[in-house]
Amino acid sequence: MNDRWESSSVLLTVDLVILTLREERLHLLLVERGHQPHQGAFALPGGFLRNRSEDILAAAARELSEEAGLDAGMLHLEQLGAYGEPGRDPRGRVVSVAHLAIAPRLPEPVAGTDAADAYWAPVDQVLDESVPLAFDHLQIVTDGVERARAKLESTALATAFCGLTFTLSELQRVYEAVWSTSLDARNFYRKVQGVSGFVIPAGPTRRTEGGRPARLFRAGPTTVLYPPMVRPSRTERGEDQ
Amino acid sequence: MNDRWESSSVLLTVDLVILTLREERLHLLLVERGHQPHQGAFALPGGFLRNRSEDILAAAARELSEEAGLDAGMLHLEQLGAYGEPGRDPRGRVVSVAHLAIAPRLPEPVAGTDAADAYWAPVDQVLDESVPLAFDHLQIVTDGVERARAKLESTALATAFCGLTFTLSELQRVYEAVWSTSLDARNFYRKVQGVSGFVIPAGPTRRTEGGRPARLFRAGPTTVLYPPMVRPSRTERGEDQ
DNA sequence: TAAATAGTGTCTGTAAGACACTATTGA
DNA sequence: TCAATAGTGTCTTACAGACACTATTTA
Repeated sequence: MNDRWESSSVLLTVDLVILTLREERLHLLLVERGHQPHQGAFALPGGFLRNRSEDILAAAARELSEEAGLDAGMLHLEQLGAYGEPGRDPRGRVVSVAHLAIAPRLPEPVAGTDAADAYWAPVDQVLDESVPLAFDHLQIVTDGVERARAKLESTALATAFCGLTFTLSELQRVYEAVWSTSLDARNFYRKVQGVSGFVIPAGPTRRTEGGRPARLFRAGPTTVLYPPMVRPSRTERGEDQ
Repeated sequence: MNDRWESSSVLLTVDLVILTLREERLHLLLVERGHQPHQGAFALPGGFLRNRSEDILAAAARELSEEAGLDAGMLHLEQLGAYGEPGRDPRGRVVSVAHLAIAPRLPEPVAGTDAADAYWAPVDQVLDESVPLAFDHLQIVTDGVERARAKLESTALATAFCGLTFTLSELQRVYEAVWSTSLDARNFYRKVQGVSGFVIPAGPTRRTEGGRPARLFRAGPTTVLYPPMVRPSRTERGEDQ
């Protein structure tokens, strides 16, 4: 019986897919690895559980703070899943619990602790493999981005990319960047307003930018959108296999 | 540095939420635990990783076969997520990767290996806690059922509950059981037919049952439904907080 | 004034839900 | 024949997408 105890023990890490918007494009925080294996390669921020009683989500929040200087608790953080293919890490049997974090525009590049360097990479360039990642992190990023895209449809997650107050065009640019589509501003406007509790006016205030000043809004109490904001691209009938 | 290696090592298990339909209601496979902890209590089938090189999904498939006598590979099996709260298992730091499995009607109760007994429990009675579960398995079941409900909307998963061929009323009863709602048969009929590639006629055959014989269908090539089959209950505007 | 962005209204097609009606079996 | 289940048609309402139009700012 004790064999089984020994044989089923694995090393546990947390990895983070931290998404934000920079210059209207979706970006992802990557670190340049300071140690072996994959030294010098880019990877997701993350690390081993600190001790045997550390909660997994808490460990993710800790790494978020250590490696990205971000205060969890203020931003969206959720589990993506476990990635534990036997060969994924040459150090042994390492199972990683990946998490998705969404942050509004950030102060700037953040120096990691045991990372050589950290920078914001455009998600496109990661997904098309022009920025190669260590381990199975490309798969994790793919899953994380898809999760974010899907959650934008049915939840108010998009407001997590914005500051405390925002204009509806800013919110629209969030949807456009994450989905990488373009939307009709007028239909978007009408639709967002039609979802009760999604956004609420934040004062009669306004803000200049070139044309007519836009009304400001802040996130409303609703977390589940009804009706949902559906992605386009579904236009063609979905077929496969 | 080696402290960290030691301190981040955990025991890994897989747990299974195995759903099927019995007497038009959604059922879940539970085992009566044969050992401590929680001896005698009901729990999800599952167990420790067999060895350090066993793949997690493969371990889930193995447990599916060992504890339920089901051949994975024939049925739907996907990861739900990792459950690893520090206090969840008195034996130490145990992290479980939960999986969802969907099976058509099964031969009958299945005797487990290291389980005292196994039986099909109505999901309602588990969710309302009239059948209490060991560990954090209620949470896992809740997540698994919600995942199944959501997947019925956007994928052809419902056909996995049916046999090779089925009538549209049978398919409707799947939706009604999993969603625990009732649907208008006529609208359901029209809608399913409108999703291209969801179901395809299986011969001009028919099958008796009391009234007019129904046409038989089998699962089509489509895995992603367009348009999706949306759940009712969303009728009221979704608010919270 | 023109250029630019914000915001409103209107039309059209598609799909959801309600429900009347016809069809085909067994008893 | 009646009861029961299968399958079709039709109406109303809601919403997505296209797009004309008005409003309010800076240059």
